[in-house]
Amino acid sequence: MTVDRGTRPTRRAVPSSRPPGEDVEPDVAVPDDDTADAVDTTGDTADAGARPVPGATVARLAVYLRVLTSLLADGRGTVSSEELAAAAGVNSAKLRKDLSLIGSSGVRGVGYDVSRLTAEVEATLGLTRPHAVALVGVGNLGHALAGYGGFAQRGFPVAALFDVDPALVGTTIAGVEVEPVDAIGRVCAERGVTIGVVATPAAAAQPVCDQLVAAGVRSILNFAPTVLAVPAGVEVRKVDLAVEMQVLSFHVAQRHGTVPAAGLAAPAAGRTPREAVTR
Amino acid sequence: MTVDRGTRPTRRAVPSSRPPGEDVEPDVAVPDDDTADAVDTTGDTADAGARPVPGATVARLAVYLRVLTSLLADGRGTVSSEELAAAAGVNSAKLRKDLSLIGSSGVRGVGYDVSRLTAEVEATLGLTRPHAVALVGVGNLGHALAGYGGFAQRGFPVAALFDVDPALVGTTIAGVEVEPVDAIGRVCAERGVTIGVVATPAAAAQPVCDQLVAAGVRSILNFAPTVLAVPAGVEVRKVDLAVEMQVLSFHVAQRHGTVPAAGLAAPAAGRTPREAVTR
DNA sequence: ACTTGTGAATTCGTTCACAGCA
DNA sequence: TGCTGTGAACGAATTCACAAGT
Repeated sequence: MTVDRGTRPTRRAVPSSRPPGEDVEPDVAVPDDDTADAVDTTGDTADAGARPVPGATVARLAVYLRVLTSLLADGRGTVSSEELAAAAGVNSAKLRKDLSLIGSSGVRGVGYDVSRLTAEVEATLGLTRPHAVALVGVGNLGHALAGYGGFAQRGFPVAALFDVDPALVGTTIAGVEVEPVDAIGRVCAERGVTIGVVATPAAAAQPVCDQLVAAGVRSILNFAPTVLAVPAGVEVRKVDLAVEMQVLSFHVAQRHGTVPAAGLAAPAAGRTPREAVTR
Repeated sequence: MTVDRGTRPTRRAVPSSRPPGEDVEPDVAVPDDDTADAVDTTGDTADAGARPVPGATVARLAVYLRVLTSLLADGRGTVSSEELAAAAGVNSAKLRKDLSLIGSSGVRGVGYDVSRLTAEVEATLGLTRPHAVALVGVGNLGHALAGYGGFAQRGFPVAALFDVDPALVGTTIAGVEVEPVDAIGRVCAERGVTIGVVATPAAAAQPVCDQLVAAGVRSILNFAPTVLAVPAGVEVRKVDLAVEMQVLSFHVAQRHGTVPAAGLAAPAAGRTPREAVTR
């Protein structure tokens, strides 16, 4: 994933002097680059015979896990790579290669044991224990994220909330009190926060990020429309709604004219379920 | 693989029998795979001499655009590939290659003309005209998205809102009335919606997607934790918070022990500005 | 007969490094 | 001299295709 570790954009090279307006919310934004750099699972850590897991694979493991969880709930005992791949929207060869990378082992002629594989994937993703999350910026989006219960349910308890707005500090969201951003260092250390979520306006993102890093946070999910500069060793994932929308815009532009505009002429006609894609 | 609709894991193969609770919100989730397939800008359409622009490049163009907009606001006349690249968090060679792909032309020894380049990127991304957006699912996240003003400001006016909940239908959010999902077909056609945003729970995502496609929508941004099956020609971008969090979890797990846990020992110490992507 | 695991081939994307032009 | 544009080298990720288990 190329999350460009070091390349710090001169920090203020681009004065975020965005035009005024209510730009007080992150562009929300979606992902950017997915591909993660191959992380070396090897060596030092007491892990068994793990090998470097490509970043792209890690992202897919999370998708497989979702499907596996559903299968497990259904009481399914085994799955073939073909079925699992279809449900996850990938090609089966890729899925098998991904699973072989995490040392997982299926049974030829049979498939994978659902519960065992689920456990293996969870272990690989480090989901065997919860990760305390700190969410900075309780504005429009941040509030929605904080209120989203699934967060905690999935092993990512929101342990702290921060915001600069004095009007918000002190209020409680989903049982967690909003604290001032200056408290990031102290609070994160106290509560053992390992993942930080930045949902502030662009201008505030870098300073907030710096504080999180100073507090020892090494993994950050950035919803602000900015490229965060972080020291090596800190992982940043970006979710940029503006980028996503613009990529879609590009595709709309590509087929301008290809589709009868009035979206009525032979639209989804027969439907070409592409891959099988379950669910 | 035209595995026709049939191969679909029984549609309900994975009964979203998720634990109860307020699972009425999408996993939010973040991006998944970025790389979009290289789109062929060539041929039929009256476009000039456009060439196939790699999907990865398209995503980055959106990032460049953000930086360019800032520079423009600052009154900057030109930028070098080096500076622009640094601000966008990429390597300059990549940036130049990206720009050369869209036929853009800088001036050797000088750099790129900011306003001209901005216009070129916008044109490539199809941002010269607004794209009406339909947002389905006005729950926690959906509501936040609908309320986010930047949407319209950036050329993506929210032209319609939908939800199944009778309690929400009829209400108005940011000036737009929420309508029942059954109205998707009619309303989207009427208002010329070209981009659909799915922010429903997983279980409702596929049916909603089907309706959007039937209404002629060819570009969808999916926030629901599901792989959507769509006919060829329809572009789906996924934003999956669960995946993002789990990828970060993986990285946290990677360095378990590498970092003194207590996040206090030599944390961000000196910050490693480091230009060359050390890696 | 069926399905995994994986080397080899292939495709895609990034980075290098330098020629070419202002 | 400075910086773009790009061929060529490189590296990563995907897909193929088949040997190997059960």
